[in-house]
Amino acid sequence: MSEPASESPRQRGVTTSAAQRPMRADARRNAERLLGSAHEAFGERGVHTSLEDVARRAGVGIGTLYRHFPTREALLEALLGQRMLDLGALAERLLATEPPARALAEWLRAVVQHSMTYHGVAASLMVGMLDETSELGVSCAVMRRAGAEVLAAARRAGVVRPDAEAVDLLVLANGIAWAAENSSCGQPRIDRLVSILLTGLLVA
Amino acid sequence: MSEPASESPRQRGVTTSAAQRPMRADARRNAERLLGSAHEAFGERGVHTSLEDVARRAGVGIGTLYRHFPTREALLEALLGQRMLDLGALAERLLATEPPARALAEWLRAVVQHSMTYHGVAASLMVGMLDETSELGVSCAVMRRAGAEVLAAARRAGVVRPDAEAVDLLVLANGIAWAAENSSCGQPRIDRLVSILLTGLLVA
DNA sequence: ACCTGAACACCGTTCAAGT
DNA sequence: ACCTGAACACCGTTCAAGT
Repeated sequence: MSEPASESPRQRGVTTSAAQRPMRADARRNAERLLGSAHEAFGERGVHTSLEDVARRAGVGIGTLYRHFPTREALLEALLGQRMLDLGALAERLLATEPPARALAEWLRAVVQHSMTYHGVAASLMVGMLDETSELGVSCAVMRRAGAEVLAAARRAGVVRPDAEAVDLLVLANGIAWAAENSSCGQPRIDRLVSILLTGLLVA
Repeated sequence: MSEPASESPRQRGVTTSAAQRPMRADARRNAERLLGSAHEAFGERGVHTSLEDVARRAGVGIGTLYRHFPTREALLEALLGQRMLDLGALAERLLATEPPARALAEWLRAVVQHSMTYHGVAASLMVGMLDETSELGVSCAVMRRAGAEVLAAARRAGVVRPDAEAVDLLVLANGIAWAAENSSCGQPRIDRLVSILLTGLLVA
């Protein structure tokens, strides 16, 4: 029961890297329309919706979709990349303004919300967190690094159990988000699960 | 990276309920061979392996598989039902012999292991835990009841945070099992995740 | 250089014909 | 009563032909 993601995707845009020659205007427009359609379709029907559906919404042939995004994960990466950078920036901001325990709590909540962006996305993110060589693994590196910093600050302050690793945080946050995706798991339960997780991480 | 489940399935067997007339001998044999093949195939290739593969291993036509098990979940239910009853019995035994906090810890560990029986099964169990009307929901009722008893004992002893619900335990255990299914999540990490979960549940 | 969509492959599911 | 497997449907993916 995911809510359709209603806000604009805030995608990184389809840029022309300096190393290669500029993209043809129609090609760039197609790529951008595909990202918009994918955001819409994933929001309404989850990340496993038919790619044919995404291409149709964008008004392009299925081959064009494959040309720009050779896999479903590549499409996801383009959609989630900027959000993950945002989560990295959020970590910096929290560490600068909040006590470490509170920064950890707030950041974890944001990670759980992020993993609920589209129905079904938690599974892809889980793979990305655990396997650095996976397609989303590259973008997830930002999250792993941010998690490590948040955790390190908490450890320096002595407020977190010393054996916890950054990946543990991300794995548990994704597990909660994934549970929330599955049917009748309402916001109160999500909040309680995050609270249990935090209690388990923080030392009294 | 699931290990093929090597032990025998300990399935409930294909019984003839008293209400209906006896199953024809060949039909019963086919159902039993299908369960064996499914256990083998799910163990080797995960619960999303082709059902055609399962039928082929059993030496029957695909239609026979569908006749006995109209859905993949029905097949799973037949394979997991007895194990879930076992987990209910384990809860009783632990409550009779261990202090409540230890019973909770041991039972949760067993639940995590159970949700790792086949690669991909944690997702089906998660749905079953959260949605009582789902196909696995019926079998999962045993788990919900057992979890509630273990939790109630811990609450009476005042060793657990009072807002935790039985489904929370099961959801978090499934989340950990699901994380473990996904690539490089080794046993040390699983143990640590369960430990974090337990620390979060138990009050000092 | 890029786009298109027909063609192929694969798998889930049903059902008419057979025993 | 049960079994079989051909047939249909659906979707992912590729690639030859077109602009």
